[in-house]
Amino acid sequence: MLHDPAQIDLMFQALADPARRQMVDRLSRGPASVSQLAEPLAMSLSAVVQHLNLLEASGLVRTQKLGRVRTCQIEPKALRAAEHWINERRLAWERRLDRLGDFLAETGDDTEGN
Amino acid sequence: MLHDPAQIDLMFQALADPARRQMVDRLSRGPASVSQLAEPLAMSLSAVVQHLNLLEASGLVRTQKLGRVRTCQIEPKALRAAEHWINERRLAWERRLDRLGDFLAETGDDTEGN
DNA sequence: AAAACACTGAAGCATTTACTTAACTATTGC
DNA sequence: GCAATAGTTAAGTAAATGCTTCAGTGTTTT
Repeated sequence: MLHDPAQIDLMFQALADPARRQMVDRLSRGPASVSQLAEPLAMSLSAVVQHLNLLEASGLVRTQKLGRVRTCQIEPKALRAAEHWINERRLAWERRLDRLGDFLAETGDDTEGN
Repeated sequence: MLHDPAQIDLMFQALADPARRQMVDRLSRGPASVSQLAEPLAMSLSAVVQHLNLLEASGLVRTQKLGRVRTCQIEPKALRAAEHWINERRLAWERRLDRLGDFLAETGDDTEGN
C-alpha cells in the first residue's frame, strides 16, 4: 500500500509545499491540533485545513477527532516510504560507481563506457 | 549550501512531479543524454528539457555538454540532503515515542497523553 | 439557552505549472 | 556545403494549486 506509485506521488506532492513541510516539522515534535498547526503559519485556518487534508490523503499524517478538536500525528511509515524511494535511487547510483571503480582498478583502464 | 531551505524547497518541488522522478530513476542506473531521458516519456523533447532544467536548478542533477549532446548525472549529495530532511523528522518523532515509552514503563502508568 | 470555540466546506480568484508548437542554434556526418 | 542530429528558447494555453472569504456544523463553557 505504501510503495504503491500513486501513494508515493501523493507523498512527494505533499512534501513539495513549504507550509506542509512546516506542518510535518511541527508534528515531528509531537501531536498537535489544527489550530496549533495553524498558529505559526501566515494563512487562514481554512487554508491550513486544506493542507492538512492533503497531508492526510498522502498518508504522511493521521488525525482523529475527539469532541471538537482534531489531533494530528505523523505517520512514520509513510515518511519512511518517501525516504526509501530516494535512498534506493541514490544507492543504485553509488553501487554503480563502486562497480565502475573496481573495474577500472582491475583493468588499469581509464576510459568509461558511456 | 545543500541544507539551505531554498534549495530544499527546490528539491522537493522537483521530486513532486512523476516525470521528473522517472528521470531521476533513469539516471540512477547511469548517465544519459537528454534524448535518452526523453525516450520513455510521453511528451515532447522540449518539455523534457524544461523538466531537466528544474532538476538541475534543484541540484539533484548535474549536466555537461560535449559537442551537441548534454549528458546528465545524478548528484547523490543532493538526494542525500532530501533524504536527510525526512529522516530527521521521522527520527525526532520516533525518539519522542521512545522517551514516552520509557516514562510509562518507569512509572507503571498506562495512560498516554494523546 | 446563549455565546464562544474548533473546525469544515463551498465558491471564487490569482498564480503557477506542465505542457504544446514553432522557430532557432549549434554540431556532426556525408 | 548541405542535411541530419541534438538540443534550446519563446510564446501561448489549459488545468492545477494555494490561497481568500463566508456561511455553516457540532461541542464546550458560562
